[in-house]
Amino acid sequence: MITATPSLVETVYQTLRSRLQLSEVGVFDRLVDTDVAREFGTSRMPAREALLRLVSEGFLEGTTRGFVVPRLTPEDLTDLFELRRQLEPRAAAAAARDLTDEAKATLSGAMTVIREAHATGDVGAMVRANLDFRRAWTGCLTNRRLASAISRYIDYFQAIRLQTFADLATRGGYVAAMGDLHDAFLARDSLAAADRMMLFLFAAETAYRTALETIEGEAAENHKPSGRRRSGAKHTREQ
Amino acid sequence: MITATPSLVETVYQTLRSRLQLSEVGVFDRLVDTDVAREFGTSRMPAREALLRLVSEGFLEGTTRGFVVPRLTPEDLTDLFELRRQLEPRAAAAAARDLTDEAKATLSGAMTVIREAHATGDVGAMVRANLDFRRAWTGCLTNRRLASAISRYIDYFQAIRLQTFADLATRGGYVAAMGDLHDAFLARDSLAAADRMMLFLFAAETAYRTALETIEGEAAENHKPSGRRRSGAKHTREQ
DNA sequence: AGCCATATAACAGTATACGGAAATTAGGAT
DNA sequence: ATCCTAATTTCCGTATACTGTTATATGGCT
Repeated sequence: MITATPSLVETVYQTLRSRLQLSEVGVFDRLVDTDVAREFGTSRMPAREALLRLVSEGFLEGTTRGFVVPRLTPEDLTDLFELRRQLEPRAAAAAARDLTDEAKATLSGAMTVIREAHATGDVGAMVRANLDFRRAWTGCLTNRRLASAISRYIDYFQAIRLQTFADLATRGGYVAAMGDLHDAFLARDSLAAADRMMLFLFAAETAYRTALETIEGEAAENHKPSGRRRSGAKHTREQ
Repeated sequence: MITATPSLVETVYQTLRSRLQLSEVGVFDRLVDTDVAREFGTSRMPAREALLRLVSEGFLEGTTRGFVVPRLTPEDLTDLFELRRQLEPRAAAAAARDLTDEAKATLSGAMTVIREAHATGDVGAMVRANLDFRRAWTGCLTNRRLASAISRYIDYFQAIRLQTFADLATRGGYVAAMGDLHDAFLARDSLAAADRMMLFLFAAETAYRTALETIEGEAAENHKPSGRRRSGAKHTREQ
């Protein structure tokens, strides 16, 4: 309803953005503007502009050899979680206060999927349900800038999210903390929501920190075969 | 030291960004890519990409007839100040703790200029000194993401900043609150810095709110002459 | 004189083309 | 075999050209 014809840049941007959100682009993938352009059937410019926009928002990093997902350092984790602790507890409180019935249903649905996915080990479903969960409660925020800021800071972690769910014990703690948060939301208890969001964030930080160490360990191993990477295997799709 | 040759996009972007920060672009100016390109002696693409980047960061708004500075609604003010209250007090506390002697000197220098500018009514100098002040303390933050988030949220107000300084009484309160903040910084008193930053923010919010009403009032008057605007008078400079 | 239809111009979006820098690969010398 | 240098590829940055849409201006009608 905003525009009848969204521009090509917008289309490409949104698609890439959602791929990043769904962890479909790993830290070893290279996004090259010509490849993206070919995939979407456009010229280089729209693809390039979409990529540059993602760069300016911090979701990608421009290199001399294509665009890549930035690798988070431990310091990045510290900084980002300081920001999240600053924003999300209060936001959760506001969301709990203004939660709609529709959002409640979505939250519960997502929570069910998360529990199932935890049991079956379906990390892909887990990532998607996590996104639904987040969208449901941030959607109830009246402060849209706050909502988008929160979403942005969370999305910086999407590249390593899959690894976060690798360890079963860590994942269990994660799911439990989210269950507590879910209960607070359903009860529309602002104080509990704020508190449990804070707890959730501390749990998430340690989970990400261990995931980061795991990844760096793997990277040190993989570093043997002259650092070559399978480039764009995911993006160049022969239609 | 980062790159020997910053790209044209980068140059254009930085220049436009600092113009916006210095309130050199008003809400009635139109930025057109061809004009910008001509001014910087480049083709349309670098100018366009710089403008688009400013759009994606929220500093500009793309219309069918050039790029303009977005007009803030009262709701925008509410949202933005909610975010600022969330971030800046704690950031001020951290900055007070980690303040360098160099930053102290800059802060005091800026404060002196602000007081002088307040006395003489030189709003231009006031805007510049305000920027120096902000840069000094945010520069001491170890969390760079926090620093840039704060700067971004502040910069959304630059378009109406000049008007904020129009009313003498309001300006006096503003300068006084900033003086208190300055003292807390110099004493490296984190708690006082946090408290005074919060007070400063509430003072700033009311100042901006009155400024906004003033502008809207003027706009309602100006709306008579068929809405035509002097376009790009500031940007098309015959070299 | 004021209003509506048509023509014109301004401007964003997109496509294509070229140049240059960095990384990779190939080749030759030690 | 290993290192260094040269050729090549890859891919970004920039320039130019074209198209479609929207605002503005022009002219006729009431």
